[in-house]
Amino acid sequence: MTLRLHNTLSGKKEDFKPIDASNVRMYVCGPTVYDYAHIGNARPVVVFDILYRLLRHEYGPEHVTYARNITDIDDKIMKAAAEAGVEISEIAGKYTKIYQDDAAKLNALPPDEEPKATDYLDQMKAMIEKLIADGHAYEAQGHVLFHVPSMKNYGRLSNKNKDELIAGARVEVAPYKKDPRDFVLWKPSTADQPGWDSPWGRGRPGWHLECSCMTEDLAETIDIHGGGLDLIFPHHENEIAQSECAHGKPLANYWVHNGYLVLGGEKMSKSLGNIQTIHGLLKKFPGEALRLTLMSAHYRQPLDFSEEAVKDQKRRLDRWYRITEGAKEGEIPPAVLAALMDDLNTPKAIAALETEKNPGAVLAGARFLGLLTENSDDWFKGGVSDGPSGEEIEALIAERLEARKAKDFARADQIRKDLKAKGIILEDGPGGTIWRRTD
RNA sequence: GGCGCGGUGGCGGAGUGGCUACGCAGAGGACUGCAAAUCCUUGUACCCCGGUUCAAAUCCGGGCCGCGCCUCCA
Repeated sequence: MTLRLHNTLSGKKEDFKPIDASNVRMYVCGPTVYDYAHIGNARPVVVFDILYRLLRHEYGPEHVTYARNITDIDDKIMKAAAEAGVEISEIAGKYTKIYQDDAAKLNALPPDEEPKATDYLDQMKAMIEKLIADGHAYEAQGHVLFHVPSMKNYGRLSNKNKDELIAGARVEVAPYKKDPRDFVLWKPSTADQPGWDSPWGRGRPGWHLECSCMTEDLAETIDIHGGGLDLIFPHHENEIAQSECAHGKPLANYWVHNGYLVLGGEKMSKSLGNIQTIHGLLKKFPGEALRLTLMSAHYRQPLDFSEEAVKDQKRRLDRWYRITEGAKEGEIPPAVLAALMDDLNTPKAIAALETEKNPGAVLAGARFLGLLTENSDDWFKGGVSDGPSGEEIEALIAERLEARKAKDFARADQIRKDLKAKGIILEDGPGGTIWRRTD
């Protein structure tokens, strides 16, 4: 079976052919660490984790390298640091840790590499020098700018031509730009701003440059470059410009972009203010329920997010945990793999799991998707919020059992009702009464 | 204005020419002291108008509507 992936470059689904099957390389744009990430930011974490798992399955875990960067120098981080009166490294360190912890709770495997932009200043400066030497960049008023007209193919990822870009420009064009589309590779820092010495004065790198340099560690041409739809332009377009002009070869063969997470039809974004953080949601829902919710729509489609949707997926997981209780992990259902191999069709994979009758196969398929990783007792009795302890609950169950034996059903039902109000469900079965938490 | 997505049953959400997607919710039934859980049965659909075809949710043309990008963004 061949993996099929939708490639933004061609706009089509294509057969995936790695450059070197013994070393498949994928790079995904990670977070700028200046604040809590929102649940929309978690979508690529889960989507590319699925792709990573699939590649490891197909090519062998030791033959896949997955890098996801951390942007730890940026004006937003500088702003947050200035407001808090601390160094940018403190802000970046704090939110990097939170991001990694949250990703782990979503059962995303850690990437093989998590390069930080600030570790790449030498490579960035070297790339700028190369671009200047080759006539692709120029220095102006302490800035170094990439000269877009120096690249004949510019705009082919986002399908934008020169006139459209200029006509649509919604920001004021800096007077030192030779062309309105030119973008910053290096910008000057004032004395009180973080900066690094360079041939163009003390300053800091432009946003796009870091990814062009961090991908160099994988290869000049990598297999897959991923990220959110909103990175296609300008970020990925400009990464392509920098890398391809510096190396004279394609940056990536397959460009994979996930669609937006939306709330009531509108994109979730910090600028719209309609965000819910991953961190906050993890206090209300298990990570697996959030993960499954993020997998419930195809990755290129808009995903309509709501807490109700998460609750639905939580109930689905409850059901799966019941079905697979005590089951031995078997073979991954072929229909699950087939769905994923066809451009990561996770909703179809979930449906395949629903129709699978063999509990061991369900368990294997779900675990392949990063689900059902707990034992079912922990899942049902763990919960995410506070409530009565297990001992208290067991004591009440014992009391209720006595009441039931005495046919005092009013008392028995009252105990069950009280526990339900505290988020505990009691179920009477042939083997006695079992309990679980609803969250 | 340019470019790009999308409109599927009450809801979520797959499906790219003929075959029940799937799940939730609803209805009926089994089980149960009552519940819960589970099992069985079951109804409801392809935005509009043309066209191609033996056959269209699916392909083509034209509308309408929603969303996104056009230098902060996952």
